[in-house]
This record gives sequence, structure tokens and C-alpha cells, in this order.
Amino acid sequence: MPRLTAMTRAAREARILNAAVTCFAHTGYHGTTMEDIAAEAGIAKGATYLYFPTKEALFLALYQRWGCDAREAIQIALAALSPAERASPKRMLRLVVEVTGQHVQRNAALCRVLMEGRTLAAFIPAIAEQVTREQWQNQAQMEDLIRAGVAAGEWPPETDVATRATLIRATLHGLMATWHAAPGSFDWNAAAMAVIDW
Amino acid sequence: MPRLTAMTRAAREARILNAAVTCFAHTGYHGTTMEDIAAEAGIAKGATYLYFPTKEALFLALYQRWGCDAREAIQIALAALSPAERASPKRMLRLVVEVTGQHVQRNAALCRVLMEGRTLAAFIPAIAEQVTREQWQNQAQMEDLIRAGVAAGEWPPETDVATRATLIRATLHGLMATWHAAPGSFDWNAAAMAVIDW
Amino acid sequence: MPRLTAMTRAAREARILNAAVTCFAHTGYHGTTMEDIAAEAGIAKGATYLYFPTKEALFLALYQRWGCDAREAIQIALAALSPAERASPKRMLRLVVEVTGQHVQRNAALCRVLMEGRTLAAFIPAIAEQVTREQWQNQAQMEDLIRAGVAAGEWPPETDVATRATLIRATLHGLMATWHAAPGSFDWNAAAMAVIDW
Amino acid sequence: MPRLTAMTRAAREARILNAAVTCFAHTGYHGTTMEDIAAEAGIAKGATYLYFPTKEALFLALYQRWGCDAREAIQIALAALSPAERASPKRMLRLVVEVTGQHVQRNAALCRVLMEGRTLAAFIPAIAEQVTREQWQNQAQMEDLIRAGVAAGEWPPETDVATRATLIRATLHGLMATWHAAPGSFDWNAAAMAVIDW
DNA sequence: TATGAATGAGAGTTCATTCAT
DNA sequence: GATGAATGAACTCTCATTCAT
Repeated sequence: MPRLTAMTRAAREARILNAAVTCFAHTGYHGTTMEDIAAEAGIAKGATYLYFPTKEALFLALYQRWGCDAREAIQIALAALSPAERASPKRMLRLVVEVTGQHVQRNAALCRVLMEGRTLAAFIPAIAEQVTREQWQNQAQMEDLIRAGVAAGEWPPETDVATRATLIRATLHGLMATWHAAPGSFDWNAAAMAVIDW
Repeated sequence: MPRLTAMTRAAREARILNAAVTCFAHTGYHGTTMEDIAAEAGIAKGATYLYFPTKEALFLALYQRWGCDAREAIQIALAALSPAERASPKRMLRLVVEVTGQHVQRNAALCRVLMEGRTLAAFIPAIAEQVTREQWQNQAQMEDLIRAGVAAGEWPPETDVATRATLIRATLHGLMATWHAAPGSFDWNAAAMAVIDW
Repeated sequence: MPRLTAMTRAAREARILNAAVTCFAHTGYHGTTMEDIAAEAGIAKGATYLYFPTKEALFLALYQRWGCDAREAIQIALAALSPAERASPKRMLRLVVEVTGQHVQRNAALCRVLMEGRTLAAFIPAIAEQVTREQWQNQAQMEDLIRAGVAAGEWPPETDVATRATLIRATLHGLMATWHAAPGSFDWNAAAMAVIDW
Repeated sequence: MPRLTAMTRAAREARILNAAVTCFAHTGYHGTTMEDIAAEAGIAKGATYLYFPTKEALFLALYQRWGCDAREAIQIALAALSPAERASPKRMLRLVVEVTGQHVQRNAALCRVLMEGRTLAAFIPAIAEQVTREQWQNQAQMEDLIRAGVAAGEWPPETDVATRATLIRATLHGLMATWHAAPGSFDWNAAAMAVIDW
């Protein structure tokens, strides 16, 4: 029997991950020390290593845990649409942009960390792997969405689904980057409308 | 060794900056040591400091020097268009995406470094300043382009120029990020066409 | 390893300070590296920084800790005099010189470091502050001593107490400097006698 | 035939030494770089090495050149006394203190450097040698002075000349140190009077 | 001679990680 | 399990000295 119940352990992990988000968002991966995170989590420096073997693993766990949040939020929002709305890919597309915007604004710290992860991925293989996996999932979800839209007849049948999905993901990523660099420099709703009418 | 001619000095600086691009692209800003750069440039560690006072300044100089290359490449390409083509904003937009794609593929290392700069900007004020300045210039250039397109009648007159410019920049940034994460995962020409017909 | 008891911590600090005295006395402040001190103390280089944030702070702590030792030694020696002796300022003055001499001979290394501190003070503000404070205390103690001597009638009533105190301190400082430059080049007892009969 | 006349060379040396005094007085031996000195002298960094082989040698030359200035100043002042005055050791002693005081106040920078030399001597053998030599000369001069005073009958015949000379030198050194640490903290004339009546 | 660019050993300091308690 | 003291490799930056020009 483990000394800590699984629940306690999970709670402790979450506590550390939350602290990590705060620290990473504030000073970046390299500017944050393990001690910073432990202090923010209110535990001893060494305790962190009982839950995550390395700083990299900690970041990875963080990314894994919350990387898909946006995807989920989108899925939930789409599910909440009325059948009529769901039949309209344009409507759905607008929703995707809007929900992403809300996500960025509500979870600014987390989003900032995830975006840094995209950069870290270029130099840390383990993170690259995770990021890649997540991007594939995003891509797949987006393609499903678009394919549905094509089937519904609102997008022309010859639409290159993969390219279109890539484009939308790219746009969203770029908007997030822009937002973080200059919060408030554009209006998410306007952007959403523009994407639709592009 | 009397004072270096301005040309020699500039050449030496360029040599260091080139070495820096190689190193930063390979191991990232934090994973690269000043010694790595010096070794890559074929000079002694201390010599680097004769040209750039700090690592940060070196990165900044690099960013400043080449940050506008894409902008210039686009401007040149646009200027090379026939008057007829230049009258078409769609044509111009496609060109912008294509040129960006070529830039990314031809200067992969440099682009990768500049992209990391966008992340570093979140935590290093001096870099933030430089990045911000550059983004504004990009935004201005893009807005001019779109405004011309609107005037030419190929974009509807009620187009929100600023938002549209932001959107295109975001898309380009996102495409670059995607490309670096998974080179070859999409086709730039297809992307360009898709952007037009969005 | 749970938190160190205050006592253990103090012991460790003392260990480092002792090592520092040895090193500084041997090679001087600038000729001593933090690694030298750590090695002398038998700990790792980084451990030093768990106790003192900078090299300067380490020196300062050292100065603060032992700077007043001579003052104390003198006070104790004076207190040990018989009432009859204590009534004689000449007797006391001789004692001051003798005790200083013993101090220098018994704690040669420490005295040498403190003397270097007087020089460092000229260029390192934080040390200057500490040195100044200590000199004021010395001056005050010496003035008290002389004032008592004047009151006892062994010094003429018109004696300029401050100047006289300065003079004695200067003489002691100079004797210490001379001693360190050429140990044994004079006899402390003879010097003490000479000071009395000056 | 040397390319430079001896005079030019000597002038250049003096120029460097003067610059060195300024720099050393301001930032200390270790805080001063060879470049600082060259800049202050208005020559190139490398040129310094045409005149002095190392930083240490430069300091040494400086010490050698001006170390005996105080001694000379005293000798000159003594020589300027009337025969009657010269017959009085007390008068002479007062003069020594006064002249030293003037020297310190007029050549503050130089004195400060020479005093640092006394500290450096503890760790740099070549400087130690020079300092020791100079101290011996000072001691000898002082002993001559006192011996004359004894002969003149103003000091008791049983005076321990060597100890007395040491004491006076120590006092002067201490007064200089005190003055540099806190310029103006005492009055040289008062000190001179006090020394006489000690 | 004089210049100042180049060198490279070495400094102080940081921090991810380990492990005795 | 938890603690936090200890480790030591690695980093950025400095500067006395050399030497091609």
C-alpha cells in the first residue's frame, strides 16, 4: 500500500503543476528555478523530485495535462450548439476562434506556458514529441470539423481539408502569439468574424 | 594591429552573427554558450565581447540585422510584379505567403532564431522592445498592402484593414511555426492558394 | 537533512570564516578565490554561498565578527587591573599597547586580514562603512580611557582628548602595520614603555 | 642609437606613472585595468608595455619613483630651519609631523597609492622588497634625527633611538591612514603639538 | 615605435539534482 | 515521505598580456 493515497498524491502533483504554470508564465522556463516552483507550491525544494524526476519532466507533465484543454473547450462549445448551428461550418469556425480567444484571455498564464513549449520543442526532443502529438490531435480535430462542414455543403466540395485545417490552426496560433505579445491589440470577435468572411 | 577598417569590422561582426544564428538555431538561446558561438566563428571566447557587449546584445543585433529581411523580400517581390498583377490584392496576398514560404525554407536557421526571439521577448525586456518595433513595421506594411487592395476594389470597401492585417500576420507566423515544428508537413503553394480563396 | 540547528549553522559559518581568514591572510582578498576558501573549509564551492551571498559579504562578516576582538581584549585586560593600577592612566596606556601587541602576535592572520580591510575600505563602500563604524567605536573607547586618565590627574587637564585618542590609535595601527611588514623588527614591550614616557 | 631620446622616453614614462597614480588612487590596484591607465595617459593599451613589462612592475616603478618624496620633503624642510631651531629635536619632530601632514593633503592621490602599496607588499614579494627598502631608509633617517636630538640634549641620553624612531614612523603611518579613511577628521597641527608634548 | 585586436585562463555566481537525516 | 543542505558542472564576462600590422 502506498504511503500516500493516490488522491493525496494527485493533489500534490496538481499543486506543483499549478505553481509551475505561475512561475513559467512569469519568468519563462529557463528563468524559473526548481526552487521558485517549490516555493510557489509551498513545499520543500527536494519534494518536487518525489513527483517529477526532472525539470523537463515537470514541464512535460504540465504540457500533457493542460495541452488539450483548448481542444476540449472547443469540443464542449461545439457540442453546446443547436443542431441548426452545428450544421453551419461557418458558425462552427467562428466558435472555434471565439472559444480560443476566451481561453487565451481566461488562462493567460497557462497559454503563455504552452506557447513557450512550442519553442522549447525545437531544442528539447522530449518536449518536441509531446508537442507534435498534440498538434496532430488538433489537426485531426480540425479536419473532422472541416470535413463535416464540407459534407454540410457550406464549404465547396473540392476544399483541401488538410491545408485548410493547417491554415486555421496556424491562424489561431498566430493570434495567440500576437495576443501575448500585445494583449488587447486586437478584438477577438472581430478576428472571428474576419476569419469567417475571409 | 592598427584599427580595423569599418569594412573589416563589419565583416567580423557578420561572421559572429552568422555563427550565432547557426548555434541558436541548433541549441536555442539558452542552450548556446558564448564559447559555442566563438568556436563556430573560429575566434577566441573573449573576442566576441569586442563586438557585442553581452549575449543579449548579440541576440538583439542579430534580430535587428535580419529581422526585416522577410519584409524586404516581400517588398522586392511585390515591386517585381507587373502593374496588372500589382493591381490585384489577391495576387499580392498570394505572393506574400509564397515569399514567406521561400524565406522560411531558404533561411530555416535564421527564421528559427527569429521565432525564438518572439518567445524570448516575453521575458527579456530589451528583446521585447525590438520585437514589438518589428511587429509594428510588419503590421504597417501589411496594412498599406491591404488598403491598396481595398482601393483597387478587390477587397470590399468595408474591410477592417487593421484586423485583416493582424490576421494575415498571425497566419504567416503560425505557418512558420508549423513548418519549423514539422518541416514539409504542408505545401506552401497550397497554403498560399487557400489563403486567397479563404 | 532537515533544517540545521542554529548552532550547527553557526559552527559551519565559523568554519568558513576561519578558512577565509587563513586564505585572505595568505594571498589577500583579491588573490583568494571562493574556491580556495571552500577547499580550505573542506566544503564544495557552492556551499559557501549557502552562508554568505557574496565574497564581499563574506569578508564583511569576517570583519564584523572579529573586528572588535582587540577592543574586547583590551577592555578585559583593563578590567583585570587592580584598582590602584587602574587609577594610573600611564599604566593603562601601557597595557593597551601590550595587549595589542599580544593580539597581533597571537592572531597574526586575523590581524593581517583586518588591516587589509582598512585598505579595501578605500574602494569598497560596504567595507568602508563597516570599517568606519569600528574606528568610531575604537575612538570612543580610547577617549573614555583618556578622559578617565585626565580625571585621575595623571594627564594634564588641558589635554585634547580627541587628538590624543587619535594619536594613540594611529600609533597602534602603525605598529601593527610595521609588525606585519617585518615581524619581530621591534619589541612590543619596549614600544609600550616608550609610548608611556613619550 | 635609440629611436626615442632618453628624454622623450622619460617623459612618456612619467606620463604613464602619473596616469597610474590617478587610477590607482581612484579605484585601487585591483580595480584599475591597464586599459584605464593607458586611457588616462592618452596612449594605446599596448604602449604601456613598451615602458613597463607588467602591471606589477608599473606599480613598483611608481612606488620607487615617489616613495621617497616624503623623506625628501622632510629633509628639505629640516634644512630650511635656522640653526637655533635645528638644535631643538622637539622643534624638528613637530616639523616632521607637519610636513607629513602637508604632504598627505597636497598629494592625496599619491599617498593613497603608496599606502595601498604597504598592503600589497603583504602578498606581492616584489613590492614587499621595495617597501621594505623604503621603510629602512625612513627608519634610518628618523634615527639620525633622533640621535641628533639626543646629542643636543633635548632627549634623555638613555633614549632607545630605534624604538623611538619606529614609534614615530608608526604614528605618522597611522595618521596618514586615519586621514585617508576620514579626511579632515583631525587637525594636523594639533597632532603635531600633541606628539611633541606626548 | 605604436596600435588595438585577439587571446584564454580564470573569476564569481547559479542551479538542477542528490541524499543524509 | 519530506526536508533542505550540499554538490559541482557550467555559465557569462573580465582583463593582463601578446603580437600582426
